[in-house]
Amino acid sequence: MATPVSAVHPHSAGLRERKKQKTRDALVDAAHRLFLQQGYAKTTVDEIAASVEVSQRTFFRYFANKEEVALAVLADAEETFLELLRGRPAAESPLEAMRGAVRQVWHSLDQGRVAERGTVTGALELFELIESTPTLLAAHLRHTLHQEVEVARVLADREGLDPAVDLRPRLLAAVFGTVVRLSHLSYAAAPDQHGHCMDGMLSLIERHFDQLGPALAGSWR
Amino acid sequence: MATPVSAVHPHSAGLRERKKQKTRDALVDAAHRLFLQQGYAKTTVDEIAASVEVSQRTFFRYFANKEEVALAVLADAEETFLELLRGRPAAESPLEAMRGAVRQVWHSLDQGRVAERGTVTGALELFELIESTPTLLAAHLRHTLHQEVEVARVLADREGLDPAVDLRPRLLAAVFGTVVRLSHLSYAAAPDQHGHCMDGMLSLIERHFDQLGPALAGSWR
DNA sequence: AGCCATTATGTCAGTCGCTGACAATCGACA
DNA sequence: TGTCGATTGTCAGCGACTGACATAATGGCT
Repeated sequence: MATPVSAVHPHSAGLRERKKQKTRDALVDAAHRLFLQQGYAKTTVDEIAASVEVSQRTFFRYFANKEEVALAVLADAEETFLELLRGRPAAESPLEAMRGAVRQVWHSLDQGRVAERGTVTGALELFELIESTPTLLAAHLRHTLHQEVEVARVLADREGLDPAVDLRPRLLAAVFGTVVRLSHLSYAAAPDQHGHCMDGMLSLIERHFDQLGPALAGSWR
Repeated sequence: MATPVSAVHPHSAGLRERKKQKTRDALVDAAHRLFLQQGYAKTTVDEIAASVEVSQRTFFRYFANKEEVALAVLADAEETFLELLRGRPAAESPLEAMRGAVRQVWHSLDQGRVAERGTVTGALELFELIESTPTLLAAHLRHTLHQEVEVARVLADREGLDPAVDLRPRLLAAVFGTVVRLSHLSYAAAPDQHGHCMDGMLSLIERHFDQLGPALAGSWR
């Protein structure tokens, strides 16, 4: 989870912690590799655990279920997004702040930050895996929903609103999530047409946002 | 699935079909009852099958998994919604058509139509069950997503657009789905304040729609 | 260095969701 | 009534996941 505060001691918070982080990372890597190689369903948890030389029971002490290990990188990215959003200047409008935070997430992903395992191409492979795996898609949508709730909370805080009363934060968070999701889909459908890099994705998101107004307009002709 | 064409023969399409429909309905009813009574997780498929005096194997011939039997009623309602949407006058704008179709769904639900097992109070109980059950919520969100794709297709047809090129149908369908979902949540959070009937739900949806413009506006102050 | 409390890991047994294969049974239709 | 195809039950088995208990590794303390 994006490395806590820690790093105050010379051996970066004890051997124990480092070791745990290492096996956790190894599990995520192995799982990712196996899933992409032979598919999600055909990969057993035993297989993942064995390839890291750990018992199945240990696997389930790190991850609540098979889906979680697949979506772990995304969870980190989402966490990062929330922190970046909280850090945006208060003068920005909610929408500006979110656009800005998205740009920042992709930039840090591009520089190999975000739990060091995340890369732009890696993220795209993962999206593809998720979209083609019903169980993963379902789990991912549930996480997305949770993320929307968190985003709405941040937005409400920024504007000094009560999210239980005012629906706008929740509504904007949901709309924003949808736009980003559709952008990912469009990109994945034809990566070649968008330059294979972060900028392609970002300009795609911008274009989708520009369609939001027209889409809600009365008539489309 | 909302009774096919059928009903051409005196004994409504053969004894065989009727019997199948009967056990299917019985399974859905039993499952629904058990889920609400003792929770989704604590109810085994064996239990459901046994209470209808059918083997577990037969259960899985009717439903692909445990989630499906819980969401079956919703699937029917969604199917109905699509049909109603297709039937809306072509003169209506996309948004008007969708609002109209939603009203119609709740009306037919209120009159005990929609696969005869759906009632308004029953639907609300189901929503509550879904929201409080992670696996069910995930499966439901996946179905919702699929429904959005279908809705977008219908909207594109109505306007003579190509959904692969023009993003507006998909975008509007998603936004609409979000609004309806948030309305259900608001309603479920405080059913007493909304009159316990279909009209309460409908006016709530209208109010949420009215917030959409302001939510997307630049500033919220 | 040696000991102890804590914590991570392994093993084992068991439940539950779900599937393929085969045999038995039931409804449709000549 | 007898045949054909569809529906069902039985059985065996896989894989995800969990609780309980034993074992080892680690970090702090003297």
